[in-house]
Amino acid sequence: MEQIDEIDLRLLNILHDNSKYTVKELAKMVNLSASPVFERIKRLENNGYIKKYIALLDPEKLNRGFIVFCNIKLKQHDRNIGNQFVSDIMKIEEIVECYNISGDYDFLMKVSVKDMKHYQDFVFNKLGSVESIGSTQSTFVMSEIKNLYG
Amino acid sequence: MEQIDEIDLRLLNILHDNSKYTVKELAKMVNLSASPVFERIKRLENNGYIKKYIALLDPEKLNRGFIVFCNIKLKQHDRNIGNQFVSDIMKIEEIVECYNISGDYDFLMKVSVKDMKHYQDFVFNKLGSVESIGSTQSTFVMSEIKNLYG
DNA sequence: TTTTAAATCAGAATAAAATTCTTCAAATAT
DNA sequence: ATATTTGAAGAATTTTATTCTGATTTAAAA
Repeated sequence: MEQIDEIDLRLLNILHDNSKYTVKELAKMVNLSASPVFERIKRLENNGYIKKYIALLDPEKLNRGFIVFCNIKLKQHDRNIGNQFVSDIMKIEEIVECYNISGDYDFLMKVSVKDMKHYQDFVFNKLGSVESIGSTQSTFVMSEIKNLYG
Repeated sequence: MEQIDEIDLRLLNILHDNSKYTVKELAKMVNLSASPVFERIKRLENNGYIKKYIALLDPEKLNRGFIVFCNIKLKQHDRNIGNQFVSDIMKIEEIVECYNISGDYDFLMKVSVKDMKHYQDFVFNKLGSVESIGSTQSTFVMSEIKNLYG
């Protein structure tokens, strides 16, 4: 198993928050020169510690500032229904996250829409056409307090 | 209000999924030369459509592969208690997201830990020392189906 | 329809960053 | 104590980002 030291961890934490630093800047932060920092990052990428680099967009600017957590119960609990559900929700762009969960419901989805009107449309027209869904329960986000990916 | 056209939107969607493309590569994808693509991206950054660039890490590799959604009720609903709660949870690293929500509970938190043992420790020692919390309810993630940020 | 002005683009030129390579020093094993 | 391995620094090179100039298109005005 590949090892990871204190400096690697510091680089990961820095890049997790801002991946636009140059290797020169990063080198200064961890008191090394550019080449070992470059090699460390490549190693962290190749060993899977860093999965990818992405741009974070502003949901408000893109008309997606209204967040709802939507709990889902399936009609039945067989494999076909489950697979069909997964296949269907993958195609719906308003659903930005989905988890198979313990408890009263089967799935928890994070839904990102423009406003309540858009959410209503989403529930009627998008979820409404997913046959496998038995029932839903919506929890509305009033404000975002903390988000390490936001 | 600044405008945004079809090409801008395509660039945003591409960068949201992978911010490591060179402007040359992006230019090819949207059928333009490098300079206008470069200028478009700078404009999107300056106008706030792109908030920041980050590296996505592998939770499993970093001992954070066990995800729990934790619902919270406050003891009382006054401003001081609320502010104290927010201030406390900001410092707890296992809490990666937190939302003020509608419904039976006041807050919904996404918690990222190594395993059930770690979660138990988190509930006892971390949440246990947050005075403002009245009650909690945990929903465990069995598998992640979809995550545009993962 | 013609003219003017404002945007937007392509392509070259430049600056900055990433990446590679060589050498050296420290740590570890023999 | 010596050989071997590992990791680092700094220079050299390659690639990319960034700037600049001139041409073309678009939209508005005449």
